[in-house]
Amino acid sequence: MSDQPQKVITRFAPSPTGELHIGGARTALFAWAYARRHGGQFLLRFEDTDQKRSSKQAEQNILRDLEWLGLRGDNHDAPGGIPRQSERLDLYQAALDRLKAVGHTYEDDGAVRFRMDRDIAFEDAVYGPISVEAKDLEDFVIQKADGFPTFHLAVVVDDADMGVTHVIRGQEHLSNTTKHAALYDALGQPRPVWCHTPSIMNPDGSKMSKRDKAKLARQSAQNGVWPAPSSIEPSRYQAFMDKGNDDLDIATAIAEANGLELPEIYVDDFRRSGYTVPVLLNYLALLGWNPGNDLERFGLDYLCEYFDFDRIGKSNSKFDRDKLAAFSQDTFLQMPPEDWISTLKAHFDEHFTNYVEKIGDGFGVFAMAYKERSKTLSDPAELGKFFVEAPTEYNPKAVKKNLTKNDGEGLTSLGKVRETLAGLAEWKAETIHAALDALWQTLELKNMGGVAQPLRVALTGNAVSPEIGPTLEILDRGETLRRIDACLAATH
RNA sequence: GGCGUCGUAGAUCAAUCGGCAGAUCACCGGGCUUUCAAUCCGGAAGUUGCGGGUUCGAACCCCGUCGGCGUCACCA
Repeated sequence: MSDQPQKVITRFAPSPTGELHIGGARTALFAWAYARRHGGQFLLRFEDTDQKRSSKQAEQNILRDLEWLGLRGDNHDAPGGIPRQSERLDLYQAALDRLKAVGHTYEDDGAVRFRMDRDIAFEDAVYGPISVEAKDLEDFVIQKADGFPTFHLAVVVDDADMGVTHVIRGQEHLSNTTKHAALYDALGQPRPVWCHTPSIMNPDGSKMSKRDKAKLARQSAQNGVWPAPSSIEPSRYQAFMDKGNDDLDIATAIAEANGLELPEIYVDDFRRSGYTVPVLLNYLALLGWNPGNDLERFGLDYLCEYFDFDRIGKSNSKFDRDKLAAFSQDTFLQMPPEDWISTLKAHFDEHFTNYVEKIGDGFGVFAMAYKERSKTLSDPAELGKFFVEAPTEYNPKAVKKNLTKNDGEGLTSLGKVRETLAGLAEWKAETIHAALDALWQTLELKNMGGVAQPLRVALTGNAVSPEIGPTLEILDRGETLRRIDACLAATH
C-alpha cells in the first residue's frame, strides 16, 4: 500500500426503468459533489440487468435530466459511451468463474447462489459500524436462470472494475451491503467506502413514489365521480380504478382532463412546474445534509467546497414543498429583472406558447408584474390567466363589494373609468396610471381603490391583479374596453 | 415476524467534549399599500417519542419500551 491518497471515484448507477426520481437526483448530487470536492471523478453507469423493465428511452430521459441539473458524468463522452451492464456480461462471467473456482457458489434451480457463511462487518460513512452474524445472513443469487447476473454481482464487479472508491446510494441498500462486502472479499478486491443516504419521504411519512400520482388521480376521480378520459380504453381505466395497475398514462390523462395537479416526483415534474436548477439543487443538498451552521442558501460552489459524509443525517427527510417554494420565490425576488424576464420567457416558450403569442411585446411587463408573486415559473400562467382569457363569470363577492354595493357606486365609477380610458391619447402604463389617479380624486373617492377595484373585477372576474397600469397596457385598449362593457352589461 | 436503522417546534435541520435547546420554512398579530403579493415590526410555537438508570449536570452515555423507515426476490 502506498501512502499516496487514492483518487476519489464516485458513481451514479440508475436502472433505466423510468424517469429520474428526485431522490435519485439527490444521490447523484452528493456523489457528484464529493468527487468535485476531492478533485476526483464522477462516473455514470446504467444497471439494466433487468431486461424486462429497462429501456433505452428511460436511459435518454435520465441523461437529459442529469444534464439539465448540470450533473454531468465524467465518462459521459467516453469512447464506448456510458457503460451498460447488459454489455459487460463477460466481466460478470469471469467473476462468476473465479467464485466458482474457490468454492463459494452452488447451483439452485438453474440459478447460481453465493454462500454466506461468515459474519460480516463493515463501516458505513453515515451509519457507522454495521455487523451482522452469519446466522442472520442468507445465501443469495448472483446469477439468474436467464444467465444474467443479479444486481449484487454486477454492482460489485462493475464498481471494482471502474475503480469506484466511494459508493454513495440510498439507505435501502444498507442491508444489501453485507452481500457486497462478502463479494468484494471473495473476489480479492479492496472494499470501497460505503455511504448510505437517508430516504426522502412524503409529508405523511410514506415513501415518495410514482404511485403517489396514481393514488391521487384515483382518489380524485372517485371523489369527484369524474368520467373516464376518452383517450383511455375503458377496460384499462377500470383496471386502474380497481387498483389493478398504477399506470402513469392513465393518471396523467385523468389529471389533464380534470385540471388536477399531480404531485411532483420526478426531476422532470419539477422542471415542468417551473423550478430552476439552482433552487432545486440547493433544496436537495439540504435534504439530509447541512453545512453545520445556520446557512441554508448556497450554490454548487459552496457545496463542492464543504460537502462531506460526516454531516449527512441518519433520519429520513420529508420533502417540504412549501420550503422549496419559498426558496424558489426568494431567488426570483433577488434576480435582476432582465434575468427574470429571460428565464420566464424560456419557460413560457416551452410550456405556455399561447401566452407568448397573446401577450407579444408586453411580455417584459407581464413578467415584471409577477416577479414578486411567483413561486415557480409556471405561477404567472395561473395568476395571469385573465390576460389570455376574458372572464366567463364574475365572483359574486367581488361584484358585491366593488360594483353593486351602495347603489352601484362601483358601477358608476367603472363607467367613468371607461370614458377616461377611451379618451387617452397614449396607451402606456404610466399614462394610464396617471389618468386613473386623477380620476378618483375628481370623483372624490376615498382612494385609488375606488376606480382600480371595479376595473379589476371587470378585467379578471375577481378583485386581484398586478398593478393596474401595466395590467391594462398588456391587455391593450380594445380588450380592456370590451371587458368593461361586458362587465357592465352582465352586472347591471 | 427476524435482522438493521432512526426518533429535537407542524416541516427541514443545528446544538460534533455531557454544560443557557437555536435557525429557516410554515403559522398568528400589526404597519405600509389601489387588490394580491413583496416588505417592515412583533408573536406563538419544545416534557428533545415514552419510562427508568448513571452524573453536580443528559437531546447527547446505559437499560427498557413505543413508533417510523429499510430489508428479508432468480427487482434494482
